[in-house]
Amino acid sequence: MTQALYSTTPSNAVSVDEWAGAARLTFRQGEEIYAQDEDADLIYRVVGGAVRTSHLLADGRRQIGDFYYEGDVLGVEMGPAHRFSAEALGPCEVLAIRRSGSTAYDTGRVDRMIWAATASELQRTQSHMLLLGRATACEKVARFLLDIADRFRGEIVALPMSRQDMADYLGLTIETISRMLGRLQAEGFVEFIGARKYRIRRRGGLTEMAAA
Amino acid sequence: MTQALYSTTPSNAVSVDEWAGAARLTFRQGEEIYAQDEDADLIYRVVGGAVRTSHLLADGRRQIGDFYYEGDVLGVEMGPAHRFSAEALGPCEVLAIRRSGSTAYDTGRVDRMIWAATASELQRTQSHMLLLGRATACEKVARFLLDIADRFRGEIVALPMSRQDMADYLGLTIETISRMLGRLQAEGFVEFIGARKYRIRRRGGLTEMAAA
DNA sequence: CGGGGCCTTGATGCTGTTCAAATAGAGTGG
DNA sequence: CCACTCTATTTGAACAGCATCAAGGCCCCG
Repeated sequence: MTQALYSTTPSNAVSVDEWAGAARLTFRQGEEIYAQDEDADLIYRVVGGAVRTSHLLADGRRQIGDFYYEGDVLGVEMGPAHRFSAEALGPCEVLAIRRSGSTAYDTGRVDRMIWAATASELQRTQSHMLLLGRATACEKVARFLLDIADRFRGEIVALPMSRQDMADYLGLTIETISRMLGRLQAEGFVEFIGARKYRIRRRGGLTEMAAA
Repeated sequence: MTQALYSTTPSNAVSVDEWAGAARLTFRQGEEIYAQDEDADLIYRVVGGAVRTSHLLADGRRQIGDFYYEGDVLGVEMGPAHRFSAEALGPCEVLAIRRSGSTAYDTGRVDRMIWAATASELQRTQSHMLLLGRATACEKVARFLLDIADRFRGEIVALPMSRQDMADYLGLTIETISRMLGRLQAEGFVEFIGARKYRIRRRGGLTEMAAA
């Protein structure tokens, strides 16, 4: 529902002026946009491709914070440093502006944008928390497929992230992800075209599985 | 660290004027302060006791969003309705003000407070997400004990919530909670005085277990 | 057409759950 | 203050779901 705010080809007419003087940056697959613990003086807006934010623990365990697509704003932090790092999921283009270095004229607008981004971030993080806390592997995967499909309007949905990314987002292993995808397909809820494209077959049933 | 902003006996001098005209409400153990899906036109500040927010799923599974203590603000929502309900953990007193019904004079201050509350909420939710996603039962419980202890300065820490509340906060069962508490005590990290009071014995070791 | 990463599939094991029962603790009335 | 009761917590044993370990297959791209 909330996700419907974003589409693959968003109308850039809304809230784009704040980004007028922004630097345009391009990244390749896997390249780091900002690092964990790095100073958070820039905020970013995805204009092409997709981005993941991730938090790495000392022993190598990784938690994906969220995935960001065209039109999404990321990198807004409360504290002075980024708690997550951000990497390009594929070839990717972003705009970057300074958080508090805007002109007097722009300050109000940028602040409003930061507020909106923070609010959206909180909502998404709360949903993610609910998913991680009390959902079975199958429910997690079902909800994930629905969420992605809701963002990318269209019959066929492309997954921009790897199985490992999905696993680290849902708190599972790649093997479990693979098995659950297989099961959902076997039961006729979704149909995969290769490993990275799928089509939803029975949305009702899938929603029921997701049960959140 | 962030938790240190709040203490059991906070200086009410800071940011208390926004609450000057607030209604003072009292609740008993288990009483509902606001309901899931209820209109979110009020925001609350705990002045005594403790509060939990929880989200209930259709099949009865429950996820605790967070625990709020003296000085904490809760009930701030982005959308029109509360996504979680709030209940008193014990005898409890809160202040309530209208989100956007303040006088022109107060509007700025209330807005700033809402912003601060949202920011703090996001940070805590992100931490909670990390805990739920990739931590073992033992790590979850260890971190929980440390977090609570950091809020309630003092040798002996009292747990205002039940084992079920802890379980629903950490995404575990009460049996697992009980076993992990037992293990941590057996290994000398903490010492329990009854079921609801404890003392940290080896903070270093506990922090190491928490590993986040 | 071949190489190499990504993904799937299978067998086995461990962590945390479930079910069941005992024990401790808090509140109540005598 | 004590006995009683009701609930919360602990403990034990069996089970299940997901992880781990180990191959094998697919697909993308040179």
